[in-house]
Amino acid sequence: MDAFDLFRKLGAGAKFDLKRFGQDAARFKVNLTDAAGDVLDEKITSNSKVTEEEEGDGEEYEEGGESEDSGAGGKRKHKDEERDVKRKKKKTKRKQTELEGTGCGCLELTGRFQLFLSFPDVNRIRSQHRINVHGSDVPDPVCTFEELQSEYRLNPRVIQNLKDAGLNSPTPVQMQAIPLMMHGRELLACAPTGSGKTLAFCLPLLAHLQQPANLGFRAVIISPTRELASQTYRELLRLSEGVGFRVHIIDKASLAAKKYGPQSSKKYDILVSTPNRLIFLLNQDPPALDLSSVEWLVVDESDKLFEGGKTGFREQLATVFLACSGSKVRRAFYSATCTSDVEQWCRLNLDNLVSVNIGHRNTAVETVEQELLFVGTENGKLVAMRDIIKKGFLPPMLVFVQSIDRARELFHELVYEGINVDVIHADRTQQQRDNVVSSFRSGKIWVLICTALLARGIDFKGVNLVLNYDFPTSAVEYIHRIGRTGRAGHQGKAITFFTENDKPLLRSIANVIKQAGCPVPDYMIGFKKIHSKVKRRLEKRPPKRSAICTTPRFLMKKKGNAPNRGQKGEKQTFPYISSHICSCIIN
DNA sequence: AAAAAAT
Repeated sequence: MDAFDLFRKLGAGAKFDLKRFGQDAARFKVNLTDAAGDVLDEKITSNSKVTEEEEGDGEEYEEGGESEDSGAGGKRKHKDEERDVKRKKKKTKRKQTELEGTGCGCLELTGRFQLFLSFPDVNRIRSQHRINVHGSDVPDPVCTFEELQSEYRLNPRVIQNLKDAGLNSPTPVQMQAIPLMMHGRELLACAPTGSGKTLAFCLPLLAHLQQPANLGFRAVIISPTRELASQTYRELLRLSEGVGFRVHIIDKASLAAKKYGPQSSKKYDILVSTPNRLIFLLNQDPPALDLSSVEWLVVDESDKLFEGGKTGFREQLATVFLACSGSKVRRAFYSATCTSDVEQWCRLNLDNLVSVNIGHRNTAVETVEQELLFVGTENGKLVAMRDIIKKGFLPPMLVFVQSIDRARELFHELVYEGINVDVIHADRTQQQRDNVVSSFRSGKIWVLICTALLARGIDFKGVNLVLNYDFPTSAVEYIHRIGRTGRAGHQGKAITFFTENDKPLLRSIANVIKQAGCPVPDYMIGFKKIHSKVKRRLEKRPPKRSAICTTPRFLMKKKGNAPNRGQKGEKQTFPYISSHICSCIIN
């Protein structure tokens, strides 16, 4: 069974099974042995803390996640003893599993690290920045961008471009992931929202490619949405300004078919795209895209792109992997959240994998002030939303809903409020989507209603408020949504509406909030843990919600005709907006 | 069966 077969098997929804995939597991063990052997020659970075700090796949968001840095410690004092004991037990158990299993073969070698002079320093730097690495022969983190020039021959013009953009020193994920990629190491990097992941893979790509060359695409970046692809593309353009790299994004696959054909594709260096467009081009006869010279394949938002199911991304990703047929191809996976699925796959299929984790996995950033707001019923949401608008808020604000229909409905309710509001979802045209994003970036839109389309990766500068109008369908989705604010160390705020229907997922999200240091009512944490089967069902079928509408039925006779906004009509149309205070709000 | 993803 080769790696691709395995990928297909996993893609079909099969769970990892040591017996079935014994061959691959055996191969993996060989890798491990090699890794352990190398320890003697080179410095190595894992230590016992790594195991203790790892929070597994974060499935339940149950654990307190005690931080070692004192700054965060103060916020996490609401520990009850019982839970503490429970967690310690869990940790011990996990530690044993790790040692017995294939998790890390180097824990017992800690003593040898002392032979290397630089080790204490490197270790201090890593713990200072909450960098946890797992793997063998891990290069030292870099502390300045200048080191990238001196040690990794990054074009000085790129560093100048960084400085011009106001970026003066690398973030933790950049400190560790960049040298790793420069050493050609395949990696799985997990770092919080807004912590500089894009730059963490773009810089090493530019340094690795060195010069523009007519060899065809040598680096490919895959994103789950066009908006994210286009943002990454623009970031790359800005970084490589004056260096001459040919960066490309596939904007229209039909046009691209001509542009990137076998003869002409040699003119490009880096490709950014969503996966299905690549598939479309690869499936042309003859193929309109050649990925055989790809040396780096970056999978951004990797857990999203690993989503299976009939129409999931996983199969598409597999096809792209297969198309990158060159012998030199290296792969890097980045995301703010990581599922055990992705990790298992990476452990089995990537060459001598290194995992980089910044802080605790699958946690929300502490720079977002998070609040849960009970609004009673569906109608309560609209009332509370209008209340927020009426009380005054600092735009820009992002409002997340669960479906395209609900995005449309909410837009129609708010479009007459006298605020600049717009809506974005996958059913709008690309032109509309592009216009909305650029208007929101430039401040012309104050309130943007959106679906999961904008939940991941998108970097709007200075979003002051994220409002979860509809409860997120999972803790992971919650983390990504609220990660649109509080980016790059800035302060942000997130409010999440919930009703009686949202009770099943309340506990896991309350735990995320508590772990990020925000207060949460005790009773929520006390809720019963939901069964993972129920949780999966909720992700696929969120609670049914009644339509977003406050217009009395008698005013809705004319279909498609918006309620009159006239002075007299306004009172009739929205008779209870301005004075009504949501009595249900308890928080 | 949310949303996303080719024309």
